[in-house]
Amino acid sequence: MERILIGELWKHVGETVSISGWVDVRRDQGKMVFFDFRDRSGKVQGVVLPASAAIEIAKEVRNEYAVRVTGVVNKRPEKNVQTGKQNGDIELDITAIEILAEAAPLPFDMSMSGFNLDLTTQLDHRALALRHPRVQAIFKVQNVIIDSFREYMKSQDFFEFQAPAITPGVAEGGAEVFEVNYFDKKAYLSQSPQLYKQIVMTAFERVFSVNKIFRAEPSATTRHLTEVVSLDAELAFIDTWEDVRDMSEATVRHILNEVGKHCKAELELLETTLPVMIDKTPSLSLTQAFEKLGVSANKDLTPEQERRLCEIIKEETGSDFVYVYGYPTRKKPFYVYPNPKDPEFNEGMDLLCRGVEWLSGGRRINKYEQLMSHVREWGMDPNKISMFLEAFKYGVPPEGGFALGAERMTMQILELKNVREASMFPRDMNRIDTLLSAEEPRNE
RNA sequence: GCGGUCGUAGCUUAGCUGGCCAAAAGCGUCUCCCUGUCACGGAGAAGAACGUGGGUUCAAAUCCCAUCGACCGCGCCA
Repeated sequence: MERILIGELWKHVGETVSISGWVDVRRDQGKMVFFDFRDRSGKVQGVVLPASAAIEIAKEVRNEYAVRVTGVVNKRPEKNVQTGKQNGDIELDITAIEILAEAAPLPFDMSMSGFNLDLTTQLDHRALALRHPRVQAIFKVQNVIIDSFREYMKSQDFFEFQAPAITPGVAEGGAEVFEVNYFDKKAYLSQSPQLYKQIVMTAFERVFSVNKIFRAEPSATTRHLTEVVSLDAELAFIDTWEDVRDMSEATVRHILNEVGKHCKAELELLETTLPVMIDKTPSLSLTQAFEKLGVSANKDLTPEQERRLCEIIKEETGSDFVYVYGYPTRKKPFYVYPNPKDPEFNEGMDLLCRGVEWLSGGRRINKYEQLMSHVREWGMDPNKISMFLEAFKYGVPPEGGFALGAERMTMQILELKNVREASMFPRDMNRIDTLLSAEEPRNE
């Protein structure tokens, strides 16, 4: 008999059907046994009555067994209807259960309310934890975030490209990188597609990429990973840095709208609401930000100040978001565009929300000569980034771009306490899945 | 990396101003009972050298030191 998805069962009331899935919960009443079955489309209750041919096997089946179940889809009697629950008005009157695979006793409670684990326990048993609706909800939202970023970029005529993960050097300096053995040379895992995306932009005008980046920062915080998905964009023919900001704002707005549209159930399950993005997100220069905070100016906001600034902006404007722009030129990478009126400060920007940086970007230097002088001032060797520099020799218009961290955005949208929750297989200073360290078989 | 907190059954935790702890509870597991449950319910059982090593003491889960690990904060961070 053809498999029917649990989510489609309501269309088959009165029919004998076959479903396949996992045993979500077993409730043994003695003479009769109730089950909740789960597949990718949802859950449904099944009942094995005393007279059913399946009663013997029903006694053996345990939670998380993979099973194929045959039965009649029945309307539930009025008094047994569970309102507000998927398939709460129907149940499967089971005639046969086939065990497809048994499950060992579970290492932790998988029930909705009992799922209260140390993150460490959850990550050590990632395969099982991924079956839990709360965990699945996180990654469904992350899917929508990444999809909608891509969608919006394409709708704005951005061209997607693949940035390399193995890079020959550390053009930007600053962040720590992972070194890899590259035949007889040293190479590094990419900490950013930045230089590549600017190169590609010089040819395609508007480009974006969705790719992994790697950082060897010894950062043990709730918001740092060593391997993250970076959502990157770069666009040419801008007039001012505000054009970059507006594009990034529209992108984030689209992502939030899509999450709101497609993830209602997930947001409800995770007991969170989307941050508010008002018609025009407030922008403050770093100097103004320090004034608003009533503290003396510094090179950057501390995490505490970021949180406070977000609170103040929320109170004043209702916006959960705030742009901060105009950082000290020398504290940022060489390619960031200095404000022509005040070259001590640049036209780089960060978007903060709920106390954490979501996005950073800004206008870049597009004139070759200016880039060259920055490269020298920053103490870099022009020969080592000549491929990048050459791209700016041949008529590159004013341009800029931005980048978002997918995990951090997922964490912040869902108000998760730790970014590791927003990464399926998080990498941090200590965790690298040593439980999966056997040599992998070769793919053909 | 620095600072703080923590490490007790498969999971989540209580105990931690030393003796009443050869360690307790809830969930899970196993056995038995239960015809309408939906986190089913009821009765019982098994399950822990209290992270590891050393020390203090008549006596250590409890105090001290070291070590490993975790969590949080800071720093660092396109």
